[in-house]
Amino acid sequence: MSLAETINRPTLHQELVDRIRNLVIEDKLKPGEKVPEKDLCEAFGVSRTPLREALKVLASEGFVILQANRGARVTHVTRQELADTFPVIARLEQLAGELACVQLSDVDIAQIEDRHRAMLAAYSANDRPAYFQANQNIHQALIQGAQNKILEDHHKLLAARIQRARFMVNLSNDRWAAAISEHETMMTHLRARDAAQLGLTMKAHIENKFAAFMQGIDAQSDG
Amino acid sequence: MSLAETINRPTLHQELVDRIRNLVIEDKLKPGEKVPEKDLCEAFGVSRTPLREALKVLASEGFVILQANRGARVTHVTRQELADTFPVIARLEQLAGELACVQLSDVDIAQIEDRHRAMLAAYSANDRPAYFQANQNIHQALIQGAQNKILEDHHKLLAARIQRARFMVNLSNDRWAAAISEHETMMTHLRARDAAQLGLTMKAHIENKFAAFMQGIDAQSDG
DNA sequence: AAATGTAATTATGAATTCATAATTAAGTCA
DNA sequence: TGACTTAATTATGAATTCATAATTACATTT
Repeated sequence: MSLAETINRPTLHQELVDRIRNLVIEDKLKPGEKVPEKDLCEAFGVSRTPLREALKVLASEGFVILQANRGARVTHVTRQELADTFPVIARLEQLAGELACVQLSDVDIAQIEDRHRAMLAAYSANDRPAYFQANQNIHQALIQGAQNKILEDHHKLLAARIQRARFMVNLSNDRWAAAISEHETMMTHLRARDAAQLGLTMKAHIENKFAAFMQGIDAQSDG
Repeated sequence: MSLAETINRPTLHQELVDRIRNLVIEDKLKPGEKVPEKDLCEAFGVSRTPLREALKVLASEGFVILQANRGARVTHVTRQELADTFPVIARLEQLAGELACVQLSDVDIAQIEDRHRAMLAAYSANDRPAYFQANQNIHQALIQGAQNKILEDHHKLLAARIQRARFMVNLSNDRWAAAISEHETMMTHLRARDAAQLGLTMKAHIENKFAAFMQGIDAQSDG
């Protein structure tokens, strides 16, 4: 352990990137919506310079789209984008699972067991918010457990983009039960440190989530 | 064919992002080097505003690192970053191979055959620049053939970062021969439209490239 | 001469200003 | 009334300006 953490006082634009990205993820800024610089400047109490810097970064991350002389718009989460994103996330999680099996300490795995139990408790209590949180904790722990910064960064970005669609569909009871079952299998492989199997299970888990997701969207547009 | 290309007058910052990124990839801007805004402004004949916007984007892409009040430095391509990046690229190419097998038309495949033959010719002629170009063309065609924008974007970014290390090592004759052989296998699977096998071969191809790469680095630091 | 403290210089973060492209509003004519 | 012009307004891209942090140059002390 080093003597001190490096001092990290974020600049305005860094802060703005995070804050505006959160507004998009939390659906406070709606897809397709124009994002007038003036309004955001007033909302955040900053000038246009750092705000525009932030918008450039958010555009490169895919949360807004910039049109020359016509400002920024929040991007839509299209069906196609979801269809493209899920397979990529699935492969990233597969890799993460394989690496985590090798990299995680027994203590780390025990902590994930705790989170897994918390997730089961949320399921039993039919507490969806708690379930989503616990579920996210577990996936995040496995991703971080892979100890691969590139993998983590790219996964984080894609996960944030997917997360924007969470308002579109709600988890069916069947899919919820299946997800719980898949997580049980994941834990079994993690305990056994079976890298290949954990990877395959995580990949399938995301692919199944995707299938349910698309069904949900279809059902929504039908109804 | 449409009557005209859409007018694409990129904003200064977009142009700058591409230009400066290329400077970094082409090693014109060296790792660790400070990038004084003033110098770049003069070099490109623009003011600091669009230049700084570009630096923010390049920082989010990992080509420079920004320290508050201390400007931008070109990032180093560390051993660890390479070790993290290759496995991710390998999985992305695996996915691309699987998708391309399904998505590509017979005509597309015939074009890739052409590029493959060009690559073989370059190998026979011992023409390394031509080989690298042909090789890159093939991989790019397969990635684009997957018709997955997310996959393509993320692959492009990672490939650019890897490319920065190409100056560090040179291809051994053994590895070159092996790479040619792996490409032959890839073409066999592509012709047969065997998605799973093409994916696995492409994944292994990148992993082997990585292993040779690391050996090359080791040899370099030994010598 | 080396180390420390201080002033001058430079570079950066952010606000402001300016020029121009888009958009909106108003006006004109059929 | 409704389509088409044209003027006014607004928003954006980029340059400039300003305040301050960081660096450098210099002086002082031992």
